[in-house]
This record gives sequence, C-alpha cells and structure tokens, in this order.
Amino acid sequence: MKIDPSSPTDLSVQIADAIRDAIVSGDLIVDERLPSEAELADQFNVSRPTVREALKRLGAQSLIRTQRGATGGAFVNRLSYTDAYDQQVTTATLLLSMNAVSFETACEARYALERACAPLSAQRRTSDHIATMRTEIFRQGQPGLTDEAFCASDVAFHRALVDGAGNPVLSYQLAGAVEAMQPLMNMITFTARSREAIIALHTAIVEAIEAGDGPGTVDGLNALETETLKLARSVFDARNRKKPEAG
Amino acid sequence: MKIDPSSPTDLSVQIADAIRDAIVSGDLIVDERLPSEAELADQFNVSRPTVREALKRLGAQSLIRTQRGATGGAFVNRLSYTDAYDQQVTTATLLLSMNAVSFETACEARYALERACAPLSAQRRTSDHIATMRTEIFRQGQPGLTDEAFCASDVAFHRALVDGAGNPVLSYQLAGAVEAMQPLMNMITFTARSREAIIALHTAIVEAIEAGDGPGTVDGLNALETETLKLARSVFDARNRKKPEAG
DNA sequence: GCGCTTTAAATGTCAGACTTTTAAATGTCA
DNA sequence: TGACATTTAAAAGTCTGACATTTAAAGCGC
Repeated sequence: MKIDPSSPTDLSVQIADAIRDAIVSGDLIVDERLPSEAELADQFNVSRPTVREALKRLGAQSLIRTQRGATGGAFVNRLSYTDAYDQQVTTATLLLSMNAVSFETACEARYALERACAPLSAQRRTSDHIATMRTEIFRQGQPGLTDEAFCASDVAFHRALVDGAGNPVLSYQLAGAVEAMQPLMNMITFTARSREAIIALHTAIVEAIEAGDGPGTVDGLNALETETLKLARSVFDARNRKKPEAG
Repeated sequence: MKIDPSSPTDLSVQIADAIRDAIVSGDLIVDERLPSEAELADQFNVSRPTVREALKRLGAQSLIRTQRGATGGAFVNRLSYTDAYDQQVTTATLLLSMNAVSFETACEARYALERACAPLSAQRRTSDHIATMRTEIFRQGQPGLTDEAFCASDVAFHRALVDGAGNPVLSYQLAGAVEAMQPLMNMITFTARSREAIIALHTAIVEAIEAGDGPGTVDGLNALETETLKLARSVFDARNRKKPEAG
C-alpha cells in the first residue's frame, strides 16, 4: 500500500482509499485488525492526525470499527444488512431531495421495483408478514391519524411486502426506493376519502399475497400506483393554481 | 446544534451527526458554506482536529465538499447521481462479499429487479441504448476474450438495458444489483458453448426491446436467469466434488 | 487459585505551529 | 483609466507533542 505525497489529493483521502481497496480486494479480511494509528503513520510516512482522518472516512462508510483500550484498534467491519440498509436509505433520501426528482419519476421507480417482489412475496411470505400488513392497514383506518403517521404506516406496509419475498438482498435494494418516497408522500394531504381508497387497495394486495396470487398482487400494485399518482397530481395542481410562480 | 461532551460517543461523531441532521432536515441548503473549521471548533467547544475528523466523516458520505484558499471552506454538497451510484456499488459489493450471500439469492434479486425495468426499457430506450447493447454482444463473441472481460461486458449490456428505462432513480437503484454480481460471476468459467448460449439470449433480449416487446424482454430475462443459474451450479458442483471440505 | 492492583497499549482529545492554496485587494505601469 | 503583476489574508492541510481515557492483560498478595 503506497501513497503519493506530491499528489494534489489529500493524504488522508489517499490513505483511506488504499485501505478501502485492500478491504474490497480481500487483502484485509473481516475482523482483521489494522496496524495501530502510530504504526500506520510510520508506514505511510505521515502524522497520526492524518491517519486518523483517513480512518474516520472509513468508519463513516462502516468499513471499519474502532475499539479503545489495550487490545483495541481499528478492525475490518463485517458490513451488516442493517448498516447497508441505513446507508441506502440516507443516500436515496438525499438524492431525491437534492435533485428535484419529480414525484412521477420516484413513484414509477418505486412501484416498478415493488412489482418485482410481488410474485416472490406471494409465494414465500410467512404469516408474520401477512399479520404486519393487516396491522398496518388497521392502523391506517384509525380516525385522527396524522398524515405523517399515515405515511409511516404505508412505508411499514410496503416494507413487509418486500420482506415477504424472503430475499435479504432484495429487501436491502428496495429499502431506498420505499423509504425515500416518504418525504415526498408527506407533502400530500390525505383526505378521508383518499385514505379509504388506499386502504381498499392495500386490502386487495394483502389478500392476493395471502392467496399466493402473484399476478393479482401485481394488479393491486398497479392500481395503487395509479391512485397514488392521481392523488399527488390533484394536490400539486391545487398548489400550483394558488401560487403559480412559486416552487 | 449542540453536543454532549460527557457522552461516551466520540465528539467527532456527534458533531458529524449534528451537521448531517442539519443537512437532511434542510437547515443547511445545497452549496451553503459551513463556518470555518476554527469557527466550528469554537461553536462546539472542541479542538480543530476534532472538527476536522467530523468533516472527514461527512466528506466520505459526499454530504460536504471542501475547498482550500481564501474563499474556501466546507460546502453542503449536492449529492449527484454519480456519487450515489458509486456508493451504492461499493456498499452492495461489500455486502455480498462479506455476508456469504449465495449465488442463487443474489441472482434472484438481480433478475427480479431487471425484469422490473424491462417493460419501461422496451418502451423508452433510445437508439443509443440499442447500439450499446449490440456492441457489447459483439464484444462478447470475440475469441480470446478473458472471462473477466466477458463479465465486464455482460455488466455493460445489462446497464444499458436498465438505463433504457429512462428513469435515473431506477438506474441508481439497480446499480448495486447489477454491478455487485460481477465478483460472483467472475468465479465462473465461461466455456465457448456457454458463451454462445448467453449471447443468443442477449440477442433475443435486445431484439425484444427494439421491437418494443416488454413481455418478450421479460421472457428473455427469465431464460437468461435460468441459464446463468444452471451454469453457476455446474461450476460450483464441479468444484465441490474436487474438494468437498473446502469453500 | 481467586481477586485486587498495576501497567501498558491503544484510541480520543487538545494546543499550537507551520505549509499550501486561493482569491481578493493593492499597487504599478502603459 | 485599464490591464497586469504583487501582496496579503483567509482557509484548509499537515505536523509535533502532549495529555486523557479506556481496556485488557500482567503482576501481586492472600
């Protein structure tokens, strides 16, 4: 592992990249301990703070974890589904909020991906998944539920649908698609009538899944996408009429 | 923004989280300049190195960028599709390599997601996408191509398919699914006959897309998934017979 | 052999100085 | 007055050295 002190790139970045490459390529294996900060500083011929900055970068990506004390140090971290899931959600959320992604585009992506899970979920879901979905549907029907809580419940419903496919890689991949929609959905005001429509569609979907009916589940998701889009358009249209120059 | 010096959590982590929350919540907007490192150190009542470690964490997540010089400083970064894409690929690759994900599971996730793109791609692809796919098919037929190059071309082919859907959010979401498979695919030895079979299926897929035939594209992907799985199983079975205790 | 104390290694934090980069302010000359 | 060179100041990047805190292992007494 070598770095170039004359490069315009920050030394801490170069060091972080070198270590990351060693991890990705398998030169450093999971739970292996890296040399101490002082040793790394020696090896790379830089000061300890510079090494520390590099390690912080890697820590931010969950590539390493650090431990204090006598036998402490930096260890190659096994990237857990939970960590990857969290990163995925944060990244997707920011990507959407910072790039003026239209509701239509995000919605299309989300439902396309969910439809991909539908047949698998209809085949493999456990009773737990069904129970979760029904619980969320019930919650969505409660009077006095705020729009935000309604959205959160909607996310939980869809997460159960995705998890029902029993493929952790798929669940991870869809985490961003489903959760990152929440801020966009939160911009919508859900009237009692629109909630009713959504709940009816959710019910149809959970029944199709319970019956092991993949195509039926896809149909339900299609209907839900149409309904969601219709709802969003009416809300945004109303806002644009009020202040056509803004936002 | 406040931190708790008595908390067991590292100060740099607390500071990074505080700033990240300010960005995610919109308190800090894109391209806004953060206070200088010295000012932040004053505000949080910590030393400059500690602030720097926090900023490095944020930089690693592409949440901020730094600039040297007179008008320099740390700026809230607009998360680009490219940055998000890269993060997604790195995370997905590590997740697969570190968690003993079976070839079947990864493959299933990948093709499920790609099938989600197929109808959109058949509808919206430009001639550029078709051209890319045909170029890659041609490359795959070249004699003397290494297995690794064959895999890389395969990835390029599928990326074009996904991009053909014309939905950047979808492209971003699938980046991990498609690219992270490459290391797993690289473990396979592609015989001349298996390459022929794959090329034939790729050709069928590109023709279906060109014809705007969504269902036909899905069929092609299904056949390709079956073929890939068959191939992988035969390779892994052969290896397991040789050294049944290893791997 | 058990439990307490000591110790050493490692990370976490701090203070201060120096280097390099960069753009704006200033100055100079035609 | 205007274009170009020079100076200057602000900011990140880096280094040195020190101290604080945490933690497990070694040492010690009983």
